[in-house]
Amino acid sequence: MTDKPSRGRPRQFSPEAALADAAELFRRQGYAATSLDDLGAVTGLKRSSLYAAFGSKQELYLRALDTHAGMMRDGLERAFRGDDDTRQKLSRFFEGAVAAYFEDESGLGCLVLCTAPAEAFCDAPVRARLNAVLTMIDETLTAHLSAAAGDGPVPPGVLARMISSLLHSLAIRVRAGLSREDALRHCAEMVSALPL
Amino acid sequence: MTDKPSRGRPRQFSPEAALADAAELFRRQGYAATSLDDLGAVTGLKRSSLYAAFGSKQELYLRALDTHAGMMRDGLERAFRGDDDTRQKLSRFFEGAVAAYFEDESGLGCLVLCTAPAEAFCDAPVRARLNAVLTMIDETLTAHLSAAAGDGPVPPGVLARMISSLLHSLAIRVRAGLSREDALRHCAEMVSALPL
DNA sequence: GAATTTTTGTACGAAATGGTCCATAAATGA
DNA sequence: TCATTTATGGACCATTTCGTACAAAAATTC
Repeated sequence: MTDKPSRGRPRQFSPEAALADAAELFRRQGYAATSLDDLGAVTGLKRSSLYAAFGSKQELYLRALDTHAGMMRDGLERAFRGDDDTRQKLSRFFEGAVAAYFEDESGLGCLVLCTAPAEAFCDAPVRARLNAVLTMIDETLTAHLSAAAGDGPVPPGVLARMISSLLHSLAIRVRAGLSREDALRHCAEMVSALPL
Repeated sequence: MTDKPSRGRPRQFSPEAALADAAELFRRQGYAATSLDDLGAVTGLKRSSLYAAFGSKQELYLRALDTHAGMMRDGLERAFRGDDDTRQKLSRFFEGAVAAYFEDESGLGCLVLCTAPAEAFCDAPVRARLNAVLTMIDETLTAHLSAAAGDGPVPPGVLARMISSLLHSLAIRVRAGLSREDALRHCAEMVSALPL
């Protein structure tokens, strides 16, 4: 992946850092409302560098989505590591989500869940990414719930989709202005009400 | 509300129809990606008429959100009319949602839930509308669940937020490409798994 | 029928859009 | 040191953006 072009002037900026900055701006403004000038300003890069590193505004956004998908997967795995109660794992998971959604003191929500849907209908690659993230969450949750036994009344797959639905909703609720405290309380109530 | 200016040339188009057309386009493309030219093309109106009838692109979008909010409220009330089982009412409600999300043969999802979040962070009026819709759904559901007795283990308010979360998620899932059949099956499974 | 009031269509304008090109600068390997 | 290779910065371009201004048209009331 990481090319090693031993010849020529090396790149003077970190593509990862630039991608992170761009992703943050996309998360705030959405895809369509973010211009290349905005992206240049926030990354400190001229359009030419930005364009050379990533192919286009759309490709940059797609890479931001992919990066975020990886972070979400990591967060899921981290929450489910350990050998405690399933409800405890879920509490950790949602607390981590709240923390991620509240970077920067104000409720931002999720790049994927809050900005990709707007573009998804007319933009097939975005739709594919969105779908990939949704199924990734569903399947990861299903795997963990199946592993942790399950004498509950609800099949793991169904339960998994219910839990991920709570996550989707949380992202939107935070985006709508729900405070961090209310979000944490809401998550606690949801976790305790879940028919595990 | 409906002014009756008895003098002067009467308006030659239906603002309601134009608003509906505009809302449909906003639902497909999102707010930022939709231009005034697009709106003019889909409504058949010149920019001038459009601008005179509604104040600006933003105001038009806000009115579309408000109209949609009313439709959602109506759908909720319609599903809960009748004296059958709560689970039956919820089935009706979600079936109505699926029908609304699948106008035009392809999964469109919800104007409010799928396009407003993208703008909500940087656009306070949009955020306020989004928040109003979310609390309207929560509170309407809470009222109906409280009325229909409740010897279940979960308080009505908590249950209501869980159910509305399923709706939020459904909108996103449809937008991501979930088929109508899978959406209906998913909803049925969610309704039957709910800890009523 | 005439005056009035409002809509309508077109044209206009300044700004911003995504994307490209090219001369310059810079760092490498030989 | 020198040639090569690449990144960089800025200019550039055609298109599109949202919003406005204005003359012509149309329908109402008196």
